[in-house]
Amino acid sequence: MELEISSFDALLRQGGKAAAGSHGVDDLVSVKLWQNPCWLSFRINFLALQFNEPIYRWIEKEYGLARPEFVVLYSLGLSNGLTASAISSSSGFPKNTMSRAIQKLIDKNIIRREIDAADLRSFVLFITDEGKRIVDQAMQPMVEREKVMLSGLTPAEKLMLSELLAKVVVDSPNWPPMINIEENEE
Amino acid sequence: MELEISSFDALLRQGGKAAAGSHGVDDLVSVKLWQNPCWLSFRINFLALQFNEPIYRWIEKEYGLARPEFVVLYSLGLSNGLTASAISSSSGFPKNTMSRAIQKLIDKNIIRREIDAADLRSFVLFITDEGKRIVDQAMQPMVEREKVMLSGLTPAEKLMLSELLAKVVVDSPNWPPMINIEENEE
DNA sequence: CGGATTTTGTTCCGTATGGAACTTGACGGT
DNA sequence: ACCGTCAAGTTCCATACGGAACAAAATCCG
Repeated sequence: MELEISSFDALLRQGGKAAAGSHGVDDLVSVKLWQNPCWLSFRINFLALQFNEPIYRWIEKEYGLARPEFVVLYSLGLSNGLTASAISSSSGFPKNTMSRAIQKLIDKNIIRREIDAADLRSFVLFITDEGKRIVDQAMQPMVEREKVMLSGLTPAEKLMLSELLAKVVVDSPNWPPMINIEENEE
Repeated sequence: MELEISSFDALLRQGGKAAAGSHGVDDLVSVKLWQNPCWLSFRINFLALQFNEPIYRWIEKEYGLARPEFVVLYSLGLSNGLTASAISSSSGFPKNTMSRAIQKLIDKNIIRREIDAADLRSFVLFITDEGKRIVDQAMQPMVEREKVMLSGLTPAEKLMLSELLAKVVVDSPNWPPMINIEENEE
């Protein structure tokens, strides 16, 4: 059943198994960790979930902001004066979703919108004081959550992980867009 | 404005910046990479998106399976004879979503359901030949996509990344569930 | 300059989603 | 053996989501 697999690929997905010992972790999670041809996507998605789920649940409860709304807010917190499409493309949310989120944030006086004199189609978005207050406050649990998630790593390992992930992200513009991996259909 | 930040935290989020040079990558992505207190979650989410979006779009188009459906199928491909709740908890999808996905897969003859004699509440799910065929086939683009995403890393770096991510996932049961980070409200 | 093309943001609309309530069966304690 | 609690799956329902079509403005180009 098991086809020929390059031994390095096998090694890759087993990475760190010996050291770990599947203690505590759910059965199926174990399988998806160690017997999974797509080790990268599972691990990435799993960790994203572990971060997002509690954080966005908390933000929703605490500030009444849904995820797309907070994404806008967070983006403006990092770089004020953005345009809707910039936020959309950097976050992966479609622009209509962003549009709605922005409307709601404006209604709530959390962000403000100004016409861009240079381009009458687009608006430039600014965070209000109230918005700034919220982001600053929400940042604490977020950073804390990351700290918890990384608590099993040594400082050197954290640094290494940070560098490796950054390297992959930076490389992303070079990836083919994967339109029709196999076009032998139709 | 910028509060005191431990220099190591700063170092962490800047990890690999020098080596990278923000070539090609979107402006806002750059900011979220290098000037972001939550470097982990951004990088993880970004990469998850880069994998999921094209892959699930392709799977939908090619097999008419929505993401939750494919998650069920994939899980059974890795470990046949699972229960709905096992899949639900390992994947993070709520159980009603899984329930619907399972129904559809049964209708399409992609999986099969048997009553668990030991526990009359739950069903045991099995993949059909048709289902097996689909997973095997869909695996190729998925693995290919991961390969592309990792193409910027050396073999040693890939191995290191695999190990580090695995280590974090394995540690996840030890994390506090984050119910009410600050309960000074109400 | 003027018409085709692209880009920005909004609106429309069908559908998937996930919270909550519910049903049924297992389990634990007295 | 019985009752309260818990776990597995399903159903209900309001809502958020995202694709597609759209209006308006910018850009491109002959």
